[in-house]
Amino acid sequence: MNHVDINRPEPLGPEVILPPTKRGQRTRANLLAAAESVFATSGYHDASIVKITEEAGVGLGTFYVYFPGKKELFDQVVFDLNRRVRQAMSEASSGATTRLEAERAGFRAFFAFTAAHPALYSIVRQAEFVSPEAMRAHYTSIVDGYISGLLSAQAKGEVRDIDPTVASWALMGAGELIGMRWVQWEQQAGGRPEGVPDHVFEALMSFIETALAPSASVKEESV
Amino acid sequence: MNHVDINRPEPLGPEVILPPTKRGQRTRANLLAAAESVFATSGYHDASIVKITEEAGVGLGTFYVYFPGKKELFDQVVFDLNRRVRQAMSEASSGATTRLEAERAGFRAFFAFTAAHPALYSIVRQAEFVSPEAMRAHYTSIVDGYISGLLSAQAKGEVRDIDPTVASWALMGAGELIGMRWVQWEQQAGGRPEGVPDHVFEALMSFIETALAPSASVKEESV
Amino acid sequence: MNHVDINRPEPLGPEVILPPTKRGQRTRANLLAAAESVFATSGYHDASIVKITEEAGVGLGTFYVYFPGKKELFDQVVFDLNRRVRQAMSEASSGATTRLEAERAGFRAFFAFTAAHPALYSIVRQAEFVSPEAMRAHYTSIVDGYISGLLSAQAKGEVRDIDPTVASWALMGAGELIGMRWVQWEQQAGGRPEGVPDHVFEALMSFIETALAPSASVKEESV
Amino acid sequence: MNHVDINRPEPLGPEVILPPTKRGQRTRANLLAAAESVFATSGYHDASIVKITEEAGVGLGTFYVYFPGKKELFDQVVFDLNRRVRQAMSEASSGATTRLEAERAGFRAFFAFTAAHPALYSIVRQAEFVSPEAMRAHYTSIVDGYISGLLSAQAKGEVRDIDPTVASWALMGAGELIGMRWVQWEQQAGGRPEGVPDHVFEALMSFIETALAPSASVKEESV
DNA sequence: GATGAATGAGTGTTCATTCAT
DNA sequence: GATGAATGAACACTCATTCAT
Repeated sequence: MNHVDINRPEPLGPEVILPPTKRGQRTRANLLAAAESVFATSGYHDASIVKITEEAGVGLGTFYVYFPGKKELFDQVVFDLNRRVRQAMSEASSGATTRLEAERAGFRAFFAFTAAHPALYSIVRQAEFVSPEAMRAHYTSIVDGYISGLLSAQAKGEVRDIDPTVASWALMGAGELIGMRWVQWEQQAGGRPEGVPDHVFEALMSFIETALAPSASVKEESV
Repeated sequence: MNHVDINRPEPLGPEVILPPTKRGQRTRANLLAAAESVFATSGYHDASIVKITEEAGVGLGTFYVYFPGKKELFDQVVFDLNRRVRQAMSEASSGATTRLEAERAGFRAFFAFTAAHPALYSIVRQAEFVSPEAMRAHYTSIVDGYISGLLSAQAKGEVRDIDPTVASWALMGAGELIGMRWVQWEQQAGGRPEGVPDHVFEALMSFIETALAPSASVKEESV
Repeated sequence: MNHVDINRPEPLGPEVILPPTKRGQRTRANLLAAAESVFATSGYHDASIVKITEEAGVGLGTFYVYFPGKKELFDQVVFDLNRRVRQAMSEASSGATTRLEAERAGFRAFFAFTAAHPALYSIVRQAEFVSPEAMRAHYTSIVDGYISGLLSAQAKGEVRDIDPTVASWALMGAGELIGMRWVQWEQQAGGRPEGVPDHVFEALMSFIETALAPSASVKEESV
Repeated sequence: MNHVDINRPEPLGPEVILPPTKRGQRTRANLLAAAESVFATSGYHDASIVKITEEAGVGLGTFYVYFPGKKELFDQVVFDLNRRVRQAMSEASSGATTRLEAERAGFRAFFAFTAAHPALYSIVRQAEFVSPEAMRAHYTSIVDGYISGLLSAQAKGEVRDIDPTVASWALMGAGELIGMRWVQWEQQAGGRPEGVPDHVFEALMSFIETALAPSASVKEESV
């Protein structure tokens, strides 16, 4: 997760034509923010356009000035969340000086984002039937970041010889379920809006570090 | 995943009153099978009761003879899938003689089940908004199996000292996303109904094994 | 209401073929009693055949052995109630020695029946759209009793010269709404299962007696 | 019935938020008119929203723009009819110069309204199970008018000493059943849309007048 | 005589979307 | 640019009735 590389062609996102006027841009942004919130709390199917426009403080008809329909809005929300989570992770790890530090920073950022945007995974998981393309694009784009990170780390001998694609999906899965269990569920239970508890974070880091670290013998040999 | 322990109280499932007559039991089973299939292909919201009863070959009204409503049907389907996947994993790993063998057998069974029942995760992931209880019960019951497996393995010194709960959620997540990526997506792409490709399976096993294995020094010490 | 005359051709009721066996007759009676109760508490439309058969302690299918359908059952219930209320009123007033006594006894019996069978008017009033024939037959048969009573009382000079038909409908209406207000509503409010309170009864009797009594001058003239 | 007093707080009716636009108000009014007609001819349960919207000439969904549901529509219809019948009676009797004249005018207006709005009582009588509150509010509000009329008439010595509440319910009942018998039933038989025939009206008036008039002795005393 | 599994027509209600203003 | 009245397809669910046992 430290390995996210933002300097690559964006995964295809919805084509967006931004409204020409300032007022229009504000309206569009309000709608998107409202949508994220409503999708997150109600789910795609119970998120009616009326709810969203009410939350956004605009008229019902206004919605269709800015979005062709509900699904396109959904795709846009997923796409935006995806861009932002990748950016958060990338920024967090860019300041790191060691590989380990970068890894920790990336995961921390991921959990923090999950905490701040409960929408992320509740929305993405629903996407299976709403917009499979959006769902795949989301997972693929993040995993791609891991992969390229692992590849370059392997080139430097900092990560052992393991299929980087498989390892990346495994990392993604571990992060997702840990986030679901300790961020989402705890939040819904009424509580702490910060990321995962420290001992969980440390255990996960230990799990990952051990799984990826060059073996002692190899290390010794490479010395 | 090898550690699934079926000899524990079932997580609470929907109370089921089986129909008294053979005919009734057949009808109920048909409805459940149809529901699994329709939920898996259409998703909860697009799975109309009409679709399900048509697929089951019964009249619309018949559905309500056996289930109080759509949500209860969903819960039952999730519960059944959960029971079956845990049983499959448990059975597979019970024949193993070494810990490693058991682990491999458990994961193989999991991917095989995923391949045979694409319903499993497409259904469970939707459950977030349809039936959060069912979703949590599903994940929790499987993770509980892992945890108790890890605990007993740690007692024998076969697994290193790592928080078994965190490790279990990480394993669960890795398995789920690998299954999604290489079983579900590949299947939807038109293809192979078997589990994950061999090289993926081996890479994943290597990932897990390394993450859990007792460290060399500890091993030496324990000698 | 004292004037009910039971010795006249019954208003047409549903043709009834009683079941040949004792057991069958008991089942049929159970169904009728259950129907009266369920119709009274739930109303015609919410009174499902299932509810009725359950209350009667018989199987669903059994219902259709004894009745062609729900509407016919309803008609039978109305018809039975009608026969019984007329009988109760007739019996009560038959023991009276003066006209006034008979009138009081008849009304008392009517209110007592209403109290014991809340079904009567809640059912009859619904009949407007369920079975207009049954509704009309009910009102007409009771009013006919009044009319003939008034006619013979007029012949004896005990009741003044007023159109007996109009007067009968007016009496019927007064009795019905008083019963609704002081028997039904009070019962639903949680309370007293006896008939109307004494002061209400006396006020009503005074109202009726004054309306019907021969005028003083006429009386004097006739002396 | 002459005593209806419209200058009193309305019985609580459904809160109504009138549509802001002219078009909306027209649509709402169309729906109410259609509902009155369909409820009157089909009864509450057979009056489907589709029937009503078709009669109103609007789309099905439009109904739910103006009413939360079928029951609320029903309540509104009952409330409107109630308001209108009380107003009609009140207006009719307000022009009268003597008590008797007022009484006759009030009843005439009542029967005329019944003739013009067959909906009134067929609808109200069903309300027993559909909306007991609405039913009670209807009867109570009319009876309250009678009561206060009787009270002031008694104060002037124009009506004898009889419990005004009981007398009012008796009057209400007499009027209702006479209206049912001679307006509704005759209409359904195919006929005359005017109120009750003259001889019936006169007989009823005589009935009521005699029941309420101060006794001769009292009169003499008061001279 | 008695049963209850099976049925499908019919209902109230929701909501994404359109379009005239 | 912004609005909200109007729409109808679609859906979950009910229940009187049938009929094989």
